[in-house]
Amino acid sequence: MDSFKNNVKNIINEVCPISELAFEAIEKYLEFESYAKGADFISLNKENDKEYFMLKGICKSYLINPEGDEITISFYVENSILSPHSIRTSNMKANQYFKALTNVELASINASKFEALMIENLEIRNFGNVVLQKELLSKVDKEIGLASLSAKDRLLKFRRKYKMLENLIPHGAIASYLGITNVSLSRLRKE
Amino acid sequence: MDSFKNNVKNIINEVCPISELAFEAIEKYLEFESYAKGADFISLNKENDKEYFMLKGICKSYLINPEGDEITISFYVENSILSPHSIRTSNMKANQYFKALTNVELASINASKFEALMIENLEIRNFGNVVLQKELLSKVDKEIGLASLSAKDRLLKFRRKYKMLENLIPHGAIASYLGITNVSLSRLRKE
DNA sequence: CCTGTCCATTAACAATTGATAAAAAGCAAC
DNA sequence: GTTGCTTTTTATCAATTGTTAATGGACAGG
Repeated sequence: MDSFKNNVKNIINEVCPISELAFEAIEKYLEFESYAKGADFISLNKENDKEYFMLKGICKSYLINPEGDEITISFYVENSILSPHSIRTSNMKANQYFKALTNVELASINASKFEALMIENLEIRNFGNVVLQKELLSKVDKEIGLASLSAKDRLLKFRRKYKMLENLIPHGAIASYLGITNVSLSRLRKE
Repeated sequence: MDSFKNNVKNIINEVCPISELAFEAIEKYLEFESYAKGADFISLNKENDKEYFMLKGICKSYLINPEGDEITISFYVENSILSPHSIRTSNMKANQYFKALTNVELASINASKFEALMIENLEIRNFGNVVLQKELLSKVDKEIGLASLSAKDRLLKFRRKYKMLENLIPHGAIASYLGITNVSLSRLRKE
């Protein structure tokens, strides 16, 4: 069996264990993809019909504000699941960008196919809903941080959530995630 | 027919039109609820198994930060749909509070029942997914604002999104939504 | 009417964060 | 290594936002 599929199984079971049978229903539709550092593998207003598992590397989701700056929404690291298709897609088009911050390896599955599997299989439906909830909770958690913590406390929180990430990716991406300038980030780091 | 059910039909069709037949499947499970100003009708870590339509009044979703302050996550106004059950519930328990900021009237439907309707009926499934996406887009939009706009611009954005709300609810709830103190909000308002 | 409470405003000062520019450090291509 | 390019740090000053405390208004209950 392709070893990346085994990787996907581990990722799924880490989030919400499913039976071997349920996994087999998913497995046969999995495909492998890889992108070079710097590539936007999902782009705003472009069609995209996949769910993704992060096998290797780091990526960010982001949007561009009126001033033209890339504002990081979230980071995704090795052995995790990308934001579900349903919430990053409106009218068949992506509502945000996803950029590879290092070389990345992904497993993908057609989103319509996965939706069908969710409908016909209770375990897969539960798994999908857990992913959705985790993504949402993470958003609410970040929102609360942005609304009620100082920049320094947000940085500390970022370090707890994404251990090791601070030295692997451009600080500009972290600064916009924290809602500060990269100069301010550098100042906070010195402490 | 109970007139509040007609209200619900209008709210649904405003978001994502469905057929008369699909609405009838929902209609028979609708119930009416009302709460007095100040009531928490959903509480953190308490069980809740309903989807809600806002018929009358204003409410906020919020969390309490370590300092004990209520941090507003979002506002919900008349003729809109509350954040879907699946994203405000983890392990059967609510992951945030919802408080009535005025007297409110709601229509509710059992969430498991609604999930079943989503599975068996394509129109209802589409409707449910549109609600989910709208909620998410609204969150991303707010996140971008918190991360990249000044407090003044966030206030302007709030005014555009929630016309008229500024004079109807306590400013403390608005300030924490904007991520500033109520003193700062008062200062910005003077301009 | 008076009282107490809650909420919004104002003021003065402190702390945080931003803007700009210059210097230093990394890093890839040659 | 050297050259360019980008990223990070540092410094200075300005602007924004927070903190604390005092003031005044709105309003319900007596």
